[in-house]
Amino acid sequence: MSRYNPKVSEPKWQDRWNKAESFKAAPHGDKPAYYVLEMFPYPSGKIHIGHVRNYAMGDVVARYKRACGFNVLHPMGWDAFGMPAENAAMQTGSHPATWTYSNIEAMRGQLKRMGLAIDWSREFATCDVEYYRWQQLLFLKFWEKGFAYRKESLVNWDPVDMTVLANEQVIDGKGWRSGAPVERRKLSQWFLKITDMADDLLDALDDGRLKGWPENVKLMQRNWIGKSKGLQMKFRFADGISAPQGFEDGVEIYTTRPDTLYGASFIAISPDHPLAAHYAQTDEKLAGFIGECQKTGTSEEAIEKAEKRGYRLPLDCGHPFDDRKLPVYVANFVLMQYGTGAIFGCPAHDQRDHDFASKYGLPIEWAYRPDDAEPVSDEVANRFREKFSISPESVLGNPQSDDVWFGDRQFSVNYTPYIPPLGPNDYNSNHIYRKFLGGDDIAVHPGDAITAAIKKIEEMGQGEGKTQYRLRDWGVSRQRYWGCPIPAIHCETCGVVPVPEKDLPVELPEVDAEEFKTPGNPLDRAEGWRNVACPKCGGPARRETDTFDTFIDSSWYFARFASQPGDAPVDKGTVDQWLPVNQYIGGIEHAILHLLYARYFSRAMKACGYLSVEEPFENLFTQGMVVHATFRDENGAWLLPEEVIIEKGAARRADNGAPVSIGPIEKMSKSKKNVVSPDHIADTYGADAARWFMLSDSPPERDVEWTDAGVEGAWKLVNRIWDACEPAADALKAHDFSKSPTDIDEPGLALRRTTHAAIAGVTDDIDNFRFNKAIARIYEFLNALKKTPPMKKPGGEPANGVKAEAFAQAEALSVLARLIAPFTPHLAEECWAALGGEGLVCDAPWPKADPALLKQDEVTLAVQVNGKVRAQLSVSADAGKDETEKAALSLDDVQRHTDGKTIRKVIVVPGRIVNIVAT
RNA sequence: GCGGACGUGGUGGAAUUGGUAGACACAACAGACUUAAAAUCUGUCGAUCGUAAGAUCGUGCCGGUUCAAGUCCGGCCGUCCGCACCA
Repeated sequence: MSRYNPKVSEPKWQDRWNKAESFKAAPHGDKPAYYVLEMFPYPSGKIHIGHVRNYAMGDVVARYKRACGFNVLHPMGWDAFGMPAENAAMQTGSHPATWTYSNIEAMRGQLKRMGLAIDWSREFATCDVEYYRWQQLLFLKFWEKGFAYRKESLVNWDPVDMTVLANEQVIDGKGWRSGAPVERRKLSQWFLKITDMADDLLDALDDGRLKGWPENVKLMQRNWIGKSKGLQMKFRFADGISAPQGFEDGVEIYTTRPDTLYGASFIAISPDHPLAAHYAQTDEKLAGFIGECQKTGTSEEAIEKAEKRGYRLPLDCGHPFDDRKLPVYVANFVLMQYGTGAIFGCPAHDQRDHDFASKYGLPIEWAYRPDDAEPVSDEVANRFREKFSISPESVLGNPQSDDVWFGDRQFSVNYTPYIPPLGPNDYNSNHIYRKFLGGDDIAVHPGDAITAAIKKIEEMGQGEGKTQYRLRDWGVSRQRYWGCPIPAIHCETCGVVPVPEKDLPVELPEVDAEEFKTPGNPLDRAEGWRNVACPKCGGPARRETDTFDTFIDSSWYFARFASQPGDAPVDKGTVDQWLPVNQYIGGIEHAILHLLYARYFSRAMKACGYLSVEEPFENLFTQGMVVHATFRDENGAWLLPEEVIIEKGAARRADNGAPVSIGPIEKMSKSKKNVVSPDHIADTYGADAARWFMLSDSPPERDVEWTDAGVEGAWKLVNRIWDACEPAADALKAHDFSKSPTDIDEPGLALRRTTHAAIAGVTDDIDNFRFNKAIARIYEFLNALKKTPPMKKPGGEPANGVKAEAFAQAEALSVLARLIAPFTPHLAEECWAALGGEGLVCDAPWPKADPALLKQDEVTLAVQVNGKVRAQLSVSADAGKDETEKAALSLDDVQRHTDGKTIRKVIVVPGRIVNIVAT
């Protein structure tokens, strides 16, 4: 008996697949197309086991779909532009291109060792000129269509990376890569008008276009887009106020709660508001205040600690409905980026406004004042108390007014917009919701009050209903070298001019590696490249030195994988045949940024006639991470798992035996060194064992902890499968399986049933992305297979010339080889070949379960007495209720438990259970 | 604060969507083989009581619906994730 040797087998089969071009996506023929894609990697240096998990999942899908008769596209490439390459250049002095391409080289080799069914002929890196030149063309088209524009804007400036960050790249007020606190600066930037598509991006989440996406991702995108309906209105200045020039109209605010207008007590504008800037010119104290506000971090912590602070402007606004005067403040909590950068404060209905009003002694008035309120009944009051957990001691009713209040939190019944209402009959709505806006406008529900308020303001000509989005336009300028140059030229006379299409690509200039040691953008200093003639007037001009955000690179790569013509970004006919991606797989960390941008890009490309789909990813799967314990030596230095030996729960260094402390289990990261190299695993156990382990046990969407024991278990399985196939091989080869037996004996039939149940189960599990369960089923199948007597050389001659048991066993092994093929492809090929299978197993059709063999003749039911299982009952699968009931009642165990009792009821659920109710 | 997900043996996790809780695997323990170890194979493996047959309890906690609840409903507790001075 020979031992399975992955070191020999794996390269051998990879070579065969390669020579046969097994995984090259065919030009479209009669087979249906299936496009499976994993988010392409950033070439950071080395593949780690987390990548392996990601790509193994895609590979299962790719191989499975291929076996099912699809023409599968499963490509791979590199998201190759970005900061780390420049950081490496800074530290090591090697050029970003050199660094990137050598990483790609190394990582490609590592991926190939994993035996992935990838069409490598389509591979590219986003830093290839042949890719980014078409990205530049796309941008020109977008610009032409008005999707791209330039504007002066406050930007998030990362002082360490010396670049602008998109809002999405600022996490807790810090740069997503550098971790440095972000500053605010004003710069002229390129933007893509993603907000124009906000409605469609939002609608598609709900109208079924993304039914193949996980709910949590859709929810995150929904929140991110943040659509809200409200009122945009002007608060005119009060009589006697002389408005500054240019601001005569008053202060424009946005609110989603116009129903609280009666409670308005002040106006607050953002420190970044033009009106604030106007006064700051002449008011040094204000200028100082604004400066301080801008310094305040935007981190969670800073926000929580930050006091509500305001600076009183010499301005008052008039209330639209009565003669109140509202003071105007510059307030540190008002954001310029949202709405109009100004609000009205309603302290009675908003905690934040309340804080502010309390501090500055501003009036606090309820927006809903019941002129005709009656005290609510005790019963209603009790319902409210119960519903909102308000302590019973809380006062009901307010002696000073007829208003009705609850508890020390000063909730009022009139506060209902923030309290979900009870049923319509729980209270007298007329006294909960007061007359609103006077006259005949009786607002019964908060929604009606909002509508009424908007109507009123519109009639008064002071504003209009408006929808706001939290989503802002996508700033795509980056002041970096290692990115796709933005194809624009700045001319002194013509302004910003697009680079003519014929002059594309705008290639990155050669820059000495030493240049990267100077902070800032090397492109700014590349005089020869930067200074050009204006394409319009021929006068002196300079190139745009910003490069694109790398999220642009990853927003259309999937289309380029599908179609790579030499004269266009994509060929529409070809790309339409493949898109949308049928199955996209990647990490949850891309739930918002990448996936939203790619959705936007598809829409923009569609508008420019490049594609026909607006949703690029039909089904999305977000897989969990691979996590691992962390290790540190006595000096606190991180250690690689390979450098540590664990015995009886204690860890020590492999080289000198010094003690090692075991830290928490965390996401694998380079800095904490808790990474596992797939090379090391492939050397010891083979790629198949690594793939198998990554897919077993944990559900794919959940995190999985890498353990040595786990991969050893997988390695054992590889050998168990080989041990099942190899000894049977010779015997099976000698047998004629072209005929199936007409009569089959019981052991043979039992095995066939098991085999076909395994086919049905594994197929269903793969279809539903339950790889861990598919693997459990393969184990069950293998265990059952091993329990049947080992194959003997075919002897004895049944009537039709085929020995039944041999047939069943041959079928089982042949099925086994095909079922494991998506998971452990090399082992599957080796088994397939040993068993005398035709061609390569990766070309073999997926086995089909025979429905006749899935049907059970006899089923075992649990028999309960009063809900407790007391006996097992075997009945034929089509036994009637009466028959089953009778059989159940006659069981000894049942009689024992019903003895002396009266049988009240018998519930029979055919195929499931019998429950006898006896008292 | 707002929104969402989840809570099952020593561990990772199953449970046909209301029908035998703990599939499958890891770890552990015992046995076989071996001079020995490794590998392999066989068995045990939720808790308590019992020699056993068996009984009782058991899916974060409390309560409810049902012949039947891990699953459904109400209320707590806890963990994780997303968003957040968003007006």
